Amino acid sequence: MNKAQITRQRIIEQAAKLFNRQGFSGVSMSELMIATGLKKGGIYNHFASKDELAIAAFRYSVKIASQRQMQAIRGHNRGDDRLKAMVHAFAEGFDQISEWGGCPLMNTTIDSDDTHPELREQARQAMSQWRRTIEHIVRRAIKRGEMQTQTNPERVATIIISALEGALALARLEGNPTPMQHAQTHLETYIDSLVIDPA
Amino acid sequence: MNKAQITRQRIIEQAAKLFNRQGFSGVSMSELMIATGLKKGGIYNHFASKDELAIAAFRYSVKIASQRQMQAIRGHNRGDDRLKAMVHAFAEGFDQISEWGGCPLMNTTIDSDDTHPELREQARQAMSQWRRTIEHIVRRAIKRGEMQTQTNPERVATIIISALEGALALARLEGNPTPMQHAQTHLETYIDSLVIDPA
DNA sequence: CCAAAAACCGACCGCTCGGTCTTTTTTGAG
DNA sequence: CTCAAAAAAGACCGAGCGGTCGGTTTTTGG
Repeated sequence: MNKAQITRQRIIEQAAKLFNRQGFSGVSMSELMIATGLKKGGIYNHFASKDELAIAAFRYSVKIASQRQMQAIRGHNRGDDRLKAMVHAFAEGFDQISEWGGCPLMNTTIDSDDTHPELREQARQAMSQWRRTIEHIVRRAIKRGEMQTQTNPERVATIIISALEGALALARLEGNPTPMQHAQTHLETYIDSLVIDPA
Repeated sequence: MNKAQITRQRIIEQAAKLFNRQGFSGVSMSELMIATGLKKGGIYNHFASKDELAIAAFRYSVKIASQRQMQAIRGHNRGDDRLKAMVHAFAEGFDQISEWGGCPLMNTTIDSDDTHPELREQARQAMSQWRRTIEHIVRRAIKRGEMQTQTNPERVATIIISALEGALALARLEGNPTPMQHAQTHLETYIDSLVIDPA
């Protein structure tokens, strides 16, 4: 990794935090200059525009979050265990996510909705990826006879993502992790209800 | 209602839409001028600052949403019916909410989180109000013997709000109401699970 | 070691921002 | 109809915006 790549990475990391916290239009180049310790020319040497930087920063955020999720799933074999591990990891990470300024996916979804088509498209793709991961776990579990055949993978993905993201927003607003815990417990019960009893 | 009040109301209504769609820092005074058909002096004659206008606009949005909810509940007596009616109204209103730019509560929660303490506090209060409405319905249902005594009102409120808000965000991002329908069905099942069987 | 290339600086650009203030127009009670 | 008060207009302000660019420093590979 040469100097340029290191610097570029530093810019992205700092920018990711700022954009996640304050939204695209809520971050100014001067704030980015302070956060990165670079002057304007230094930043624009690596990125053609504020938009380009914001997109790179979002992609980075998603990559980090995605890796977290994948690591949580690893080591679990049964579909229900994987889903629970995913839910657990999300709920467990509340403090870190909160410090980061919330879930980048949700924040960018809301922030870019009617203002920044390019960023919105990135959010759409990232959300779709998460959804597909869950759907894949469910479909595999059905094939393996772990879950009921009438289980709807898309619905399961929707329920899990919605509850987690909604609860995170609530928890952050109230400054209190309880909503996250409630969502976790609820989702665990829900996931259990999809499992075929060995009895 | 004299001229001033009518004008003030028009400003609030137009501003509410803009702020909801684009967030506080995403809306400029010039956009507000175009939307309201007034010049700067006209707007500042009614509001001391952009902040003050944003808060008035948010309050208005919440009032509208709240009235919608209350109207949906009216006419239902049993706690579970009231909760279902609330969920139904939210899911049913997807098109209108979407046209409006999403749920003001969620949007403001995310938008103001690390940037606008005053707006954030307004969101906190509005969310607390919604939560208390649900909790009250649940507590009343428990007292009346409609719901199981071990039902946790706060948890029920969290689950319902989280799922609805999360699903709305998903549905809007994907441009597709299906997530809302999934959430509705799921919540109806969940609410049913709280009810004491007459059997 | 050294020159070319890359990284970085910082003054500068046109423009828009939120906000102020004086002037003009509209309103509505007497 | 009068006229003072309220509402709206619009010129104006300093600050900060995102972005550019020529010059300087640092890094890099032969």
